[in-house]
Amino acid sequence: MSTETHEQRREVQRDLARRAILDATEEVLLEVGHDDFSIRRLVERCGYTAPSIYHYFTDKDGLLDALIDERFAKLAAQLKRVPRGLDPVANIRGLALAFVRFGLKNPTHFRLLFTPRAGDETPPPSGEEARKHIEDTLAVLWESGRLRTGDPQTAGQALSLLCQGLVWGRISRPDYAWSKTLTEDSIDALLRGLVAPDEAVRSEKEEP
Amino acid sequence: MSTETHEQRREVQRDLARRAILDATEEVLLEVGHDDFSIRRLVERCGYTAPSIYHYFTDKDGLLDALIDERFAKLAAQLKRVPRGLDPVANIRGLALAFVRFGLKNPTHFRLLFTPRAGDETPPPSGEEARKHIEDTLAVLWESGRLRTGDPQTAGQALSLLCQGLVWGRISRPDYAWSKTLTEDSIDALLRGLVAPDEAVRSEKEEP
DNA sequence: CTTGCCGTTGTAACGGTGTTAGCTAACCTG
DNA sequence: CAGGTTAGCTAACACCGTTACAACGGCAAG
Repeated sequence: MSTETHEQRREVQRDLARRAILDATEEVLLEVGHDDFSIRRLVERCGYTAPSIYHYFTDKDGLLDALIDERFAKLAAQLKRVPRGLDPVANIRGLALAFVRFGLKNPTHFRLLFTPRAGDETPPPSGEEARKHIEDTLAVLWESGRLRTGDPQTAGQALSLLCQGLVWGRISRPDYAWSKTLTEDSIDALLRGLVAPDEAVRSEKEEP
Repeated sequence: MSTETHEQRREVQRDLARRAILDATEEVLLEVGHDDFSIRRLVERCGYTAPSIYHYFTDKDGLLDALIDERFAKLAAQLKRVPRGLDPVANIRGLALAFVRFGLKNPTHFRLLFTPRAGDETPPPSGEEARKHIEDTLAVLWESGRLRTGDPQTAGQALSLLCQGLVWGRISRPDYAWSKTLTEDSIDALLRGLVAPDEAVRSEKEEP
């Protein structure tokens, strides 16, 4: 019993240290930006010394991976908070808009999440969670038979890559003369091209 | 007169050295990849020593900028070589497909061209050239009154950001289960949503 | 209480990076 | 031939990620 409490306390201490390091990582990251982040800068912020970082995380990449996972979870939560209505098209439209909004609001996090790091091929579990939520929303539309692509995956990939492009372009060149209505217009256009008009809507238009 | 030939020859020599360095840069870049490229690796390839590189280029970024400019020119040339037909929609479709094809065929170059480097806000002149060619092609469509966006810029930005997303996704995760028809389907969908059907086409369909 | 183990932390160092100071040698101009 | 400009080098600086190794700490067993 006493050994259990001891090991438990040890684990709590460990989590506390990891938490402090991760928080400091995020602080420094937001201050100096994605490119100028370094372990040296981190340690002079969080009090620990460099080898301690490596005692709690395997790598610099491992450290960033942990933070990325947390951030993906935050993104997934934000997407799940988007209200769902009856219209499946409006639902994925809302999701796409929320995704772009997240990226534009947290550019540093977005860069961290979607910059492919060399040798790191597998996305974190929280990333899959966010993707799955989008795919599920899209599946409803697919089952209604209104998707014009051969499979729902194609539509989902097209939409998510468009959204990634939308964010990438605007955070990598914030001063460019981007169209004010770019996000809505492009998402709407893609959706217009992806889904066939609903029967009800069509009959409304044809016989008013 | 003799001073002119001297200075000319000096300039030629200078260009020759820059050429050799740039070629070696490209070689090393293609060999070890975008992330592991370093000046040390470059100099052990091209024969020059590190300070000589800085004698011909301001920075590591300056060196890469020069190469990027050349590569953008190559991209622009490749886009201009795309045959133009009578249908303006087919023309920009061809351009978009060519762009994606270029990216997928030269992933290292693409990463170099479109990875935003910190502090580098202005795109190289050759990049503007490529973009202008796309905008011009799109302008034809705009003048025909078939674009559904408020201005041609919005459509152009949407299309180019979709294409960037298409390439980014696939080169950053080559092993993912991408849809085989993703490129064509997404570009076609976006175009379907961006342009209104032509009068001629519509009358053909309505009264056969 | 002492001994020993294990997790935690720190010091010092290694190999690598981009970059610069400063020297030498060559060259054309005067 | 003297003098300035250019090209090239050696050596070094400051920083990076990472690790070998020693020292400190608390807890369990003897």
